[in-house]
Amino acid sequence: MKSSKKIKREEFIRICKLHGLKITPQRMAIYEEVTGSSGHPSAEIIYRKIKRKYPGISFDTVNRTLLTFSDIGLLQIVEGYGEPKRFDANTQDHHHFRCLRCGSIIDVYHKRYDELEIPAEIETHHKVIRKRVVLEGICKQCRER
Amino acid sequence: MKSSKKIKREEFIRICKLHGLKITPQRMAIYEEVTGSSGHPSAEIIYRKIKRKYPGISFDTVNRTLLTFSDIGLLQIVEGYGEPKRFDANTQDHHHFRCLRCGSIIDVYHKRYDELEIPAEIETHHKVIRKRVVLEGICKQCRER
DNA sequence: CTACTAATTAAGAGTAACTCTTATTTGTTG
DNA sequence: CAACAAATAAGAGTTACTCTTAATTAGTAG
Repeated sequence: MKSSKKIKREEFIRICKLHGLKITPQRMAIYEEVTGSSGHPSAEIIYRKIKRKYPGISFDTVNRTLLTFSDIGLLQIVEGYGEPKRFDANTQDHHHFRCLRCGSIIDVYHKRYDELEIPAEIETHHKVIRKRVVLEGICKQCRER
Repeated sequence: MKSSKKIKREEFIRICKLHGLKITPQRMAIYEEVTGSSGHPSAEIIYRKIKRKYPGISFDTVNRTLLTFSDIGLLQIVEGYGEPKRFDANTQDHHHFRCLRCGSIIDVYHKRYDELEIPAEIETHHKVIRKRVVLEGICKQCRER
């Protein structure tokens, strides 16, 4: 276990250098916390956990660092985007493409997506009300800039 | 066009009565605005549009009404949930089940989901970086209450 | 048609979750 | 180890709700 932690640390340093980021103790701590924690924590939850070990750290640093990590692909932002709620009165079966830069949502109509089955291990435990495929990336307009 | 609007209005009244909701002019206006607008507006955007016709309406009423509509299935909340950002350091290919009541996210591993193709009309215009299936419903714990 | 009552609304205060600004500190490079 | 650009802490500011309260109103019982 000790050596796998060391390997993880070296990997982290490699990726940071690759992107020209400095290796700070704060970043190290946040990286270790977030890769070590299962679940899908918010910035606030990660901040509270890290604060036990590093009482001096600020929320802003945790949040900013998480966003940096998401920029360089060390983690992803999922399901909650910290953005206002978006409403959709389109009752037709459809899916979405979402631009990671400007946040615009484009409807996707694709029959194969409508026909997706629900995995048995989900269906037996939880009640599934709806299913949707979410594609994420950079939209045409943002690419042209 | 005039008659389809009238039919829509009657349908709206029917659904409201079905759920024991009073027919108020505010609700009517919000319903007409949200079903008439394409895109995936936030509460703020709908509020601004309605305010042109009904200058006296409050943001709170618009927001509350939209949430009510989502409760009774007239519309859905998508992509932005008005919740804190959620981070995921799991780099394996996986998907999510999200509880509409408590907000918990459960990982879903399902090979068929990993193999979904991207529709051509999306791929030609936009850059797709990732794709995910999002199942939504009520989780086991919330059902048991 | 009137009175009643519970639902609904407007207004404004309060809160959560960022997000930005500024002064200070710290990795990194030469 | 000196210089400097990057990163941090602290705290103010902003956005998007969310709640409280008093006033109003839709539905209905008479």
